[in-house]
Amino acid sequence: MTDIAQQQPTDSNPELPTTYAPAEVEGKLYERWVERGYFEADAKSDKPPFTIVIPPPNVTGALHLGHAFQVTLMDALTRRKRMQGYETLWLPGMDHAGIATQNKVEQQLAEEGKSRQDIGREAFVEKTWQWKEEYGGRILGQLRRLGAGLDWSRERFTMDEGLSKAVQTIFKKLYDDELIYRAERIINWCPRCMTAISDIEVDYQDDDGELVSLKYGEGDETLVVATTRVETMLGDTGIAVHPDDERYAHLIGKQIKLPLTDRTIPVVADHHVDPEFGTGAVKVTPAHDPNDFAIGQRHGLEMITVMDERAIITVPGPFQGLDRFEARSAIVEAMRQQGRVVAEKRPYTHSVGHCSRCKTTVEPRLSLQWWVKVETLAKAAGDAVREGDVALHPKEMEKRYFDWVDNLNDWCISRQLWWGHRIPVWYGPEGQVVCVGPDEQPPTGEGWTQDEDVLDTWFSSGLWPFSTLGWPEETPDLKKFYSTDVLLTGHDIIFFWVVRMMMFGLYAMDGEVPFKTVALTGLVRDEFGKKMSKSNPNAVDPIDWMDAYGSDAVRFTLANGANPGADVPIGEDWVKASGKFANKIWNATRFALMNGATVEGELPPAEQMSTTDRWILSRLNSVVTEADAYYDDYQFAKLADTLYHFAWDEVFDWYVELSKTTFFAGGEPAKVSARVLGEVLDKLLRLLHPIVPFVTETLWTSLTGGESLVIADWPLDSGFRDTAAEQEIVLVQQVITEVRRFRNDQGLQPAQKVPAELDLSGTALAPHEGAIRQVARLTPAGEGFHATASLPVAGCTVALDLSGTIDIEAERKRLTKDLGLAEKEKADANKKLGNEAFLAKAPDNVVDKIRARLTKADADIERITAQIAGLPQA
RNA sequence: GGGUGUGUAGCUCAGGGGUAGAGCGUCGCUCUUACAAAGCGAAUGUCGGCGGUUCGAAACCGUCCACGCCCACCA
Repeated sequence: MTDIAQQQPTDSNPELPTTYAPAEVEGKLYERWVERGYFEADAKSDKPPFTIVIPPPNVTGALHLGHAFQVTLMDALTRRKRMQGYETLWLPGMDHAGIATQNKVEQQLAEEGKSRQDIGREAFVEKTWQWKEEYGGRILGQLRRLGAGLDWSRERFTMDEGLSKAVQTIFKKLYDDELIYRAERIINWCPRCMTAISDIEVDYQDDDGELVSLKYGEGDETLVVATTRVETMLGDTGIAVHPDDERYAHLIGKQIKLPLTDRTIPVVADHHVDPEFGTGAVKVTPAHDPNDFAIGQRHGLEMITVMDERAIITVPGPFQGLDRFEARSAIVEAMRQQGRVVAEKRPYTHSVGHCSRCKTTVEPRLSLQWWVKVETLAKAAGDAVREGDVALHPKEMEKRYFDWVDNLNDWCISRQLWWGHRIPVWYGPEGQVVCVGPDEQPPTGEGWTQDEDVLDTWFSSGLWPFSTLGWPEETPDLKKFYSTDVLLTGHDIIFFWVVRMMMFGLYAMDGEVPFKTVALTGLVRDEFGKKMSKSNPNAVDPIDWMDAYGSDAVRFTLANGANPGADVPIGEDWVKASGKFANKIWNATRFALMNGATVEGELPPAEQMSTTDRWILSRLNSVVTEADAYYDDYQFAKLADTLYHFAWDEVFDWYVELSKTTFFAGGEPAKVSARVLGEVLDKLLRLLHPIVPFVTETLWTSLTGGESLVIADWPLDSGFRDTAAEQEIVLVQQVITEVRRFRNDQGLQPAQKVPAELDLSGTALAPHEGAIRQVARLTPAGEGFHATASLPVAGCTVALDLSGTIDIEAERKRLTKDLGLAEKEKADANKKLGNEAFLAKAPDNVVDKIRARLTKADADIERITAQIAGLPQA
């Protein structure tokens, strides 16, 4: 009784508090686990490895319920594997989250009225490290609070020394293999973040815009183009029409005057143009639109950049210095004065790209950037899944994965930011370009400078499964724990992260996959199915709920909602309910301990056990096997549901209630049952521990005196089954339920004891008479017993003496209703059995079932008729 | 536009060709030898609509409706 004994004693029990107080035990337990080194993996161990690397949370802020959700599931997986005897490594760490973190720090600076340029690169990076320390620390605290069994001795950060070396190593390798190159292309540019961003960092949303029709050209050679982005016309270098469009056939190849400028631009024919849309003529701005860029390349058009990095017009003239949106209206006005606006602006909803980090409208821009050539890498990433080296759960996600890897564009990896891994490339005074490996000295001398840019944050995240284990060094960790076993993450970052890890992992580790299984989770939603996000008012700090109801309650609720790949709804009431479950386990174990439940000694032979004992053991073993299958299949919702119902319904409600007479009578049978109850609780707590580690640890150490559940063995199905006992207990439950129902119908108080005569002859229930009487609150029929009601159920008859308290009319009404149902059932069964087509086609077991229904309906009709006849006249 | 998923009790969701399920909520009774932060009992449904297959459909097929997500395009 190590733990419970330290709790506050109460009046009702000198040793155990009557309610579970999670706050008092959780923190202490976690520190003890860490101090004892339970979570530290040993690379020299002979045990088979089981590895998960945590998806590194961004150091941008605090963890939310989505993190808590994934952490819970990963913790459950690793705790179980540890109990199963694996050398388990769950590796913690955090992501520097380049652009996201930089934005946070810039916001902080902005509040002081400063910009990053004001303080300079070095000071800014220093400040960002301070941010990382503060928020990173907060995240670590939250992980501990959740009970996450992480190996803190191996904590990593994407910008620590080792990982930076890994980044440099793979950059160099890719560069040497000509899989990294520098090229000028249209990229997505965020004018607020002042950096390039990759395609998937752009969020498209429908914005209200205005479509304006403008007349280009002079004299006979005019045509009308429609555009939502008037400001880009200063950079137009062509007009495209469909090759088969007869309206414009005469203009193809001609030069057209571009208004507001002194330039003329050619009309080109391109299949990209949809003749049905707008006027069928498109202005082409190759330097400011990806499609136009493609058209421009096909036709050798000039590329004229008209805006700077802040999206300010740079073309000399009246519009110079205007912001892109100011320029839009100014140019429309100028065009109107020239009579070139042929159709006024009309509202037009179209999807517009926004920076996923700051929501600013993205400005496509011609720019010199570094790229990863993905073709071969993506092919390998696709093949690994196709060939079954990596399994996606749920499997339906594979399609989405293939769609992506099979149609991947080259990846823009340079970012014009300060927070991140600086690109290891040096430029010489003669235009030399040198990629510097991790063990090489950068070139020195006059005129050599390093590339100013940093790498996309996902570049280092993509190395996470092996960089964290020491790569590029041949470390014992890498040998022992790579490939990792499971990657558990949200389906929303398949493209950002999973694909990149696949590409880099296969490339760097000679085709060895980074993980064998990808378990994809959904998003956390509130109790009304609304998405939970930091910006929504429904966002909840998981710590609040943990404080109120315990970490176990939050964890159980999250696991209970975890259907593979599906979103998880969660509400406070549900967490509260899970807290009640923890309290229930607490009290049931408390009761068990008060009645001598133990795990000492061998389990008595089955012959010495009561039917009830054999029944619960039989059920226990079935549940062990069932739970194992659910764990293996990432079916946490079903797992939690199964354990919840087995524990609450079968063990706590039925087994404990049915066994009370045995326990209170004492003697040898009580000892046997106490041992059985100890066995059941022991295994049940082990099964539950991965999901609710704290309450189970506390109770288990009290029950068994063992050191810790964390390092205890995983329970096995002993193979013991007793179907006869299971069937018998079902009958007992039926009898008790019927008596309870009847009592309730009669308005009897639950505590009211009723004299009754039980006729259990003809059934195997005789040994359960005491238990039935105990649970159904029936006293022996004494002197002057007079049966006023008779309940036939499960082949038995229970006669009760209610001495005038019976509500005859209510009972008659109920019986009549039951009779109607039975007759309907009989008619239905008869109809089926009289149907030759049915008999010919239905399988035997189905026919047998229906015959059984008919027999039962007949018996019910007879029984109920007799019951009605037996009712006293009102 | 192309994919894809969902629709079952008041809410959140399981299930699944052979008598409709759980948790929470609701209602009733109760501090009964572990638990009132509790217990016991009860009620609750055109299984989204329509058509088809079948002896039998909530389940399978088709179609429609509603909602969601992913991808692409949007001059």
